[in-house]
Amino acid sequence: MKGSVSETIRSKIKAWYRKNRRDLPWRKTSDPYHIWVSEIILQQTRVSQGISHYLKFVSRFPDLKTLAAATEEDVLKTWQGMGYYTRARNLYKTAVLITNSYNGIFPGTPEELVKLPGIGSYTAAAIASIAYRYPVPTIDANVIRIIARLYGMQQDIHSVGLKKKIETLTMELLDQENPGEFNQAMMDFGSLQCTPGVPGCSSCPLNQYCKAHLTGMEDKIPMRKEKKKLQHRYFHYLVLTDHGHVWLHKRTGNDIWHSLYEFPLAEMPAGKQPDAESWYKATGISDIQPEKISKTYRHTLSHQMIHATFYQATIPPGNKQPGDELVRVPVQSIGTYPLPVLIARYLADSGTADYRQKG
DNA sequence: AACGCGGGGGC
DNA sequence: GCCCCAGCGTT
Repeated sequence: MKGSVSETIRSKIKAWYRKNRRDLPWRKTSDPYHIWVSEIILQQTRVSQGISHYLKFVSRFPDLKTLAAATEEDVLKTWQGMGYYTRARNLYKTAVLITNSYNGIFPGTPEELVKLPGIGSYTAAAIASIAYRYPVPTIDANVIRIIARLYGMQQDIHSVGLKKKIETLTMELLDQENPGEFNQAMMDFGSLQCTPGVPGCSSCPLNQYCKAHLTGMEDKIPMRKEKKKLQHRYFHYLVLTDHGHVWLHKRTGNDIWHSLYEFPLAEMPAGKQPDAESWYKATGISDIQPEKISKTYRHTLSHQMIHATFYQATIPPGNKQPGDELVRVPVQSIGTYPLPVLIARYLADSGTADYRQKG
């Protein structure tokens, strides 16, 4: 609409973007594969953190075909250090699915895209608008922050009501000529100008339209519920070696680090030490006597803190081998398995530089 | 609607 | 320390 507030805000954001646009690797292309990979990486991940991972990922898997022909292990290994590993497993799943059932072509509408594993409403809108110029607004943390501040919305950031209002307003605000470019303008504006915490209101081209700023509420919007405080967990790892080999265990289930590898684990309550019975449960071997105990490593996740201690041991003479759930790997090959950062950190400290993650 | 899922960087 | 990030899937 000409002359409307939306029209004014849109043109000011576009002008701001022409001056302040970030030069990012995935902005050199409109290839759906590259847009998709970048959007998955950027889910809950800052651009500054995502860039190097993106370059590494597309260098290892330059196109959909290469990714689909890899193994899940390869993909997880390349993903190592990024967290939220379900993203990597879904990325692989979707690559195989598109190759086998979509003739190797990404769908071009949000309705179709959102059916794919790991693609929700935000990512579907991002791919459709950026790769296919489909007119749909992306609604991410940046956009929510901008709109909630502009209109002084005081609902919780995750409430359905807020989301609905923002959908309506961003549809109206969207630039129909080049929706993908405008969506990216909004996101740059959110992360560089309308920042969390203390935003740059004094230099903001929208400050005279922004209800949050005009009422001194910019540091209180958007609102979000208090987080639960984090849980503490105590992991005791058995580094069981013999003849240059060590045993690893692949994590499964509804827990952290799904599909990543670690040492046989005894998780104990606070203050309790593992005994021979604990190690038996973890390995199927009785009479294990650790010879050396590491310092305790603390590793913080968003929602829990891991306290990890590593116990070095060898298999007692004449004892049987561990059960099938453990894999026996040459010590120098540990680095080829996808590992939680905590484990990689211990390995680096324990003296073999090869264990260190490579950027 | 609520929860679980990583890791890093800014303050 | 605490906060939050180009969210998604499950329950």
